[in-house]
Amino acid sequence: MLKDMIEARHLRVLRAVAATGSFSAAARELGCTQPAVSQQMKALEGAAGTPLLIRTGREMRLTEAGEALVRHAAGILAGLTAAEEEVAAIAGLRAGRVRLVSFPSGSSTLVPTALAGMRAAHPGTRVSLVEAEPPRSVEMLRAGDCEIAVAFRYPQADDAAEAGGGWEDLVARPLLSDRLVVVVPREHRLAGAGTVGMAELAEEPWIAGCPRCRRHLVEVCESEGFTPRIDFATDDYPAVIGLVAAGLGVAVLPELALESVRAKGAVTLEVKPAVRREVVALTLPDLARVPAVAATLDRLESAARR
Amino acid sequence: MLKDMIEARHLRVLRAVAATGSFSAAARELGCTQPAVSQQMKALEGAAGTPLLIRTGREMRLTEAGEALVRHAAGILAGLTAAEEEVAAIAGLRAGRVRLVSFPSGSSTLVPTALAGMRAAHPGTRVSLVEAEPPRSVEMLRAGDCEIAVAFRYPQADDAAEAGGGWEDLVARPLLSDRLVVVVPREHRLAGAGTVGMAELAEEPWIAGCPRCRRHLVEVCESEGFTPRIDFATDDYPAVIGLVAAGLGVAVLPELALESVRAKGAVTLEVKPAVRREVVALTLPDLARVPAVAATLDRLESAARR
DNA sequence: CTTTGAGCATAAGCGTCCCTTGGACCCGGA
DNA sequence: TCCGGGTCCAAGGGACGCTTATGCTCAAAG
Repeated sequence: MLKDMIEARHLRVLRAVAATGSFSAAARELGCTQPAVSQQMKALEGAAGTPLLIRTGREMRLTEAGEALVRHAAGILAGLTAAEEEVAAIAGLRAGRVRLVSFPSGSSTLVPTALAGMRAAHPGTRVSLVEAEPPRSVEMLRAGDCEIAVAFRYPQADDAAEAGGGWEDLVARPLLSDRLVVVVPREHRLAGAGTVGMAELAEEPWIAGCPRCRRHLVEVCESEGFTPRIDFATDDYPAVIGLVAAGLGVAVLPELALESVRAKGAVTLEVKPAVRREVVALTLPDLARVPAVAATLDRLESAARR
Repeated sequence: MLKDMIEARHLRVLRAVAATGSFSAAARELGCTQPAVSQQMKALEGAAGTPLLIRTGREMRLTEAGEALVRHAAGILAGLTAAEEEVAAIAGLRAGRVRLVSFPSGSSTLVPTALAGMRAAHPGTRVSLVEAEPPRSVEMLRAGDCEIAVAFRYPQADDAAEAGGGWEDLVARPLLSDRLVVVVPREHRLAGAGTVGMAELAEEPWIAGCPRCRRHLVEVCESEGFTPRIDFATDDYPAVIGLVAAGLGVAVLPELALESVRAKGAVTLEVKPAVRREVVALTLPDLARVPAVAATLDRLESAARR
């Protein structure tokens, strides 16, 4: 079927024979025995349909067809080694591109340190970053628009989330477990409580975050027996803090988001029944075995451990 | 040893997979079964050291390394098919160069018709012609300066010739057996004899041809019991005829040489104990299997049969 | 002239690779 | 729920390729 095709091995042997002028010398150069070279050339001549070599006792010359093949072999083998080199560079972390998508509060903390580590350890690799919230980032991952998606999920209430954008078929590397905290104005009646139950805030006006966070907030509150009154919704965390500090309401934020935001005029309270969100790095099973992707995942994991 | 090398087969399969987007479709295109494609790709990924494909349920995408390989594969496979095409053209007589060396009286009769036949039957081939006498032409053949040497030998007296430039290791295609005739002036005492013995011309002045012919003439005469007195020697056959016609001597010429020379003022006599020379086409054993060379040899043989 | 070394071809043996067959699993659509 | 397309896995068999061993030719050296 696919036989009688000229293979790269044939050209390598032919080139060695043409360069050395003898089967034995070519065999030494190739690291094999002389009959192996002899058989390869016989096979190649069979595929070519015409002699390629002139065995004239003394020296080994090329026929016209042989010269044509050697001439082409130079370019073909050069292209082949270039291809091998490029692939080896990607496999050896001397090259490679990783497109990373992260949600905002992840990209401002975890991702920068991971990216810096990658740049330092593997200068040839290039990791790019785009921000997107989880539902969208998983879509991008599946569509081939990125290699890694840093996302989060709420372990307890994933009924709706799993249905819409479940990622059972993805590789999920857990990075850290992010605790949610309540933020209230400094003058709030509970500002000195330290810990608080969600139900105690049933009557407060709320300031919500991104759509997923907002949905989760509603779910948690309803499980506590009340429906939060949400006056504002923004995924800009400094803005949330500002609104809280201005006394316009209370909010619940992931601790991770507070690491890079100065909570001026607001205080944080621990939530009584601890509410957490899991931050994971997602990728496709095949991509997890790509060296640059795996290295980036490792760096993300290290960065998550502080 | 030589393993782990990327082979052309791998690239062919990879290209088919990338083009069709599925292993099964690629298998259909390649004319093999799907597991064969699957194994080839697994082997290629093993050699590459990194995944090349992303199997995401529905569609089959390429990783960065996969794209790099496909990109190189285009050029590599194009070069390979170009090489196969060029070799196939030579093997199929649509191309090919044959350098032919012939002695003068051969090139004026046999060779032109053979070359004309080659050009008519195989327009892509190019047969070039250079003239050289046998000792030199065989040297050129051995040195790789030509593919075919049209030469002649004297069957009976080859003791000296065989020692110097014997061609037992060459392929000798017999073309024709050329009878030698004696040429005498029209006014010569034997002009009407029709046939003549060499000994009858013992006292005549002789006009010899090329060095080999001259040497052969001396050998034949000495086997007849006399040493010829050679007054002139030239390998220009019309000149020989002219000298004979002018009554300056007698000569012995191959019949073939007289085909293209008008024997004005001279008559030809058959030699009593027939003396012949064998005209053969010589080539190297490997070259005899080159289609263009074999075709040229066939044409020469046909031309020799008239 | 004999000898010796180098080089190529061939044959036999054997390991490996590769392709095929058959079956299982997964998924999306009727 | 069934069915069809697609992939992977396992097993079998056939072909390929390399190696060892042997014979041959040729050229240079003794």
